[in-house]
Amino acid sequence: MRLSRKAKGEYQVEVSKDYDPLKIEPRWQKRWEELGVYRFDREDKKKPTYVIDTPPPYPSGEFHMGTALNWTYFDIVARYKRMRGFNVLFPQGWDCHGLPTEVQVEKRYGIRKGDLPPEKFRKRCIKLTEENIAHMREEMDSLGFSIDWSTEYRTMDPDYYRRTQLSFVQLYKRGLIYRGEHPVNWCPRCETAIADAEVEYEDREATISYIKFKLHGEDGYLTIATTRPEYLPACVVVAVYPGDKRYKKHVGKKLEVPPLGQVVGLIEDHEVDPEFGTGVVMVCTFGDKTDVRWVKRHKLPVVKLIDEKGNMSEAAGKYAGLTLEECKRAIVGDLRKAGLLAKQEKLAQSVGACWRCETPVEILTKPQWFMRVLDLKDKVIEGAKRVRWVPDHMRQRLIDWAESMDWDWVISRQRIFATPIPAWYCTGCREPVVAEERQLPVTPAKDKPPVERCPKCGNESFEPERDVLDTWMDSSITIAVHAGWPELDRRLFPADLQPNGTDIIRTWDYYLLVRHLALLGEVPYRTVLVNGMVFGEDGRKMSKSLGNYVDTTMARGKYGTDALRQWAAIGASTGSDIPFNWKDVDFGHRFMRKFWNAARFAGPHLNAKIAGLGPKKLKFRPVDRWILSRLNRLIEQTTGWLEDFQFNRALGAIQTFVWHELCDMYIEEVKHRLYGDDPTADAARYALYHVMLTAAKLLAPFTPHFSEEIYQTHFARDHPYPSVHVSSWPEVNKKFIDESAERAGELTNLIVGALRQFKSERKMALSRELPSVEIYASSGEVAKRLKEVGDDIAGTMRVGKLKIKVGKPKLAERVLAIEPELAKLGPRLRADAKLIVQALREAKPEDLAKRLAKGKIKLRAGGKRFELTPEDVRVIKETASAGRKVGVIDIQEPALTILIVSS
RNA sequence: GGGCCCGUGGUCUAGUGGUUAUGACGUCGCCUUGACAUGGCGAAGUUCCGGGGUUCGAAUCCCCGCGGGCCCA
Repeated sequence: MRLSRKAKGEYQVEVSKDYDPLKIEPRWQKRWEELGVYRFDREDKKKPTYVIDTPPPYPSGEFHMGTALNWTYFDIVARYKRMRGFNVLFPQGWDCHGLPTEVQVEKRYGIRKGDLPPEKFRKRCIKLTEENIAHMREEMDSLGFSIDWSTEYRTMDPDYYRRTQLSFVQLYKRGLIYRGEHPVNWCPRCETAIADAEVEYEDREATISYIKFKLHGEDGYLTIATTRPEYLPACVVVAVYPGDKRYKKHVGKKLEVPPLGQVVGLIEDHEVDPEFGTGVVMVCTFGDKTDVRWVKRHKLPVVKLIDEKGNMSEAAGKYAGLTLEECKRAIVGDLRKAGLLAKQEKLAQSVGACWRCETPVEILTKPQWFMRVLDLKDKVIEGAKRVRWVPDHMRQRLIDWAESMDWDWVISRQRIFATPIPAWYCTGCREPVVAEERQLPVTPAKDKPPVERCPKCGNESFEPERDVLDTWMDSSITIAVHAGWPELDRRLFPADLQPNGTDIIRTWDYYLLVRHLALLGEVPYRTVLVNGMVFGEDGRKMSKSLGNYVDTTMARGKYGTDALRQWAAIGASTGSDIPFNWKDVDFGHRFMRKFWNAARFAGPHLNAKIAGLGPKKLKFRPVDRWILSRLNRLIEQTTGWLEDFQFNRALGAIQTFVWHELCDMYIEEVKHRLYGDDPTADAARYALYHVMLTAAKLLAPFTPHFSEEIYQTHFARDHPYPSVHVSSWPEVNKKFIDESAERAGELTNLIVGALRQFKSERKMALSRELPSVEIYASSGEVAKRLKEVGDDIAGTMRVGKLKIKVGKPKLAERVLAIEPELAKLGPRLRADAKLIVQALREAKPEDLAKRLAKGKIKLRAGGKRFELTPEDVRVIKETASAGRKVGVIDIQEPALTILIVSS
């Protein structure tokens, strides 16, 4: 862009022919950061606040397209709300702790977690995390997200995990966190407990074995079916469905469990599926979650069969030390030898696996820390009902999840890179001692407990808790942390918006809700905005192994981030899954180019003085009133849709307006006025100024860089705002909404369109002049409206003389020629076809047409007789009115006839 | 096995009771209109997965079936 002063105080703007996003976008990103347009102003107590609690991403180092979709939604909202006058808090955090980073560190250095002292291992994790964050930050800036980096937080920083520990201490004091020994999901590879939310189910093919259990003290066997024979040594009871006729007589008897031969009872339980296998099931500690319920319900003993690495314990007898898989093979082999393996079948089964390493989870009991979430179930569900969900049906997902909870949340992990649990144990009586609030943050391995003696037994020696907290304990208090908790700034709590993907409703939305309810007794967010998952172009889930993976750097590399953001906004309705689509990205770019060129055309006419004139001082033509009315409706619609988070509809409406109403119609319809000395030219300039500025503003949340470039190139010199993003959102001016103007505009467009089609059909250049056109209206009222827009039509379509009349034109049809359809006649008549052609040429066309109208024509040619049907020929006619050759266009609604007089 | 969502021209997609059913991509024809040929104008193409029902009226509501997706067990 270059500005140079022209005479008379007007600007001549030299604008490049094409819009180059790859050059322009980084420039604005840098400028916005300098201007601080994204800063949340903590000192400002006047403006209303708008708080977006963004889910802190895991710093894996890669920015996924799904995350880009996520953040685009947040960013559209943030930018829109800023323009609406809100003091917007759009923070950015990093959910640093957890297994994936440990796994990455283990891989990078070729070690396991126990190979290094914890502090050293932790340092390597921090280093890797910092590298990853740096990459991702850069990418987020390139994607144009209006994040306020002054609010950046990292859950691994002492100032953050101090609060995580504080929340632990407070909930412990209130009895909502407790230490207990319950079965938990256990990943043998990662050697840690994991929560239900971290277990993912995969379909696998399993083998089901039918195994004979001898009746104790009598002859005969019962056959049980199991997919996990390695658990036989931990079988504590056998169960059947109550009243199952096959087994009724055996209930209460004893059975011998192979291969170790322990003797167990046979009981009835309603959870046994009589259809599965033989209807007899062995209960082991613990093969799956049902076993856990059975053990509890029937007060059964627990055999600790598996150790923390997933190997068989001493309880497995001669199988001790084997891995699960080895044990399975050994036991099946032994059973087969002993004749106790009745048969084996294949079975499709879904297996719970660790979300991070895909190792199948086992169920172990070990002392762990738990949060009492089951007690909060009703409050969570009630809270979820009060929140606004976009789309609405997502609420049900959270309710279903909360209702399905059957274990308390295990919050301790046997890992290293995480928030330390602020607790110690008395070496005498094992009583846990939890840190005092004033001590925090603490690292128990280095710091001292808050008491000198055990409050229970008086012992003076303690050992630190070495377990750490589930990473969800860190991230589930972000909303309180943004609001300054423990001193809560009520302007920032609850958050206005809680946006995230469908996949983390059960984790992120749930944990936020349950933790803030426990801690503060309040629902922490007002609205949850849910986005769908991003699929590859082939409609399948995007993944590197499927080869349909596109990363964000690639996706924005072609046309910049504004084009990509348009795909994100318009690719699907809010909450629906969305396939990545290069065509949408291309279209986004073409749209900006279109707008860019329209602005380039309008540039010399964009004059603030004219734009500032009162409408009364201008001579508006109907098309001006039409576009201004349409513009104000667009503001109304776009605003409503943004309030409802319907991004696809908002952007779609703007695109359609700009491309089809502004560019295709309006600009074409005012060119003739702008080029001459038309006294109404300033009215068109007024409309162009307001329409283009407003459209650029409406687009600002979607295409921030493009809108800024348009604003800076054409409008900034007249306005006090240093950036379009701190300008005000367009207001609807109801005075401009005018139905009769819209009807007049539509009538103009209708006739312009019809004349364009007429020219197109006759292969005429659009610029070709039409010397004389007559429009016949069916009523005086339509004729009156036509007269109002006559000059616009004539000017746009280059009509020399335009006459408007009431009534119907007198039309006469003249047959010019009857031509043979040789495609039909040729195959039928062969060589004789030539004779027909000759005969048709010689006959009088009018006569032939009359005879044809009655049916068939009989012809004599070259001494032969022929008969022709209407299908065999084409009648070439021309229409005439008052002796002049005319083209005719009939329009149904409103009833019009247009005559294009050509001679 | 449960919950939720979806099934619209060749492809993707908007649209939750009344529209000539939206738009994009693709296809075809035409046009250098003084912003844009990386453009413009125009055309063809679907009757809304199948069946039944409610209604004056259904792509839109209800039921059944078929197909797909997501989440969970």
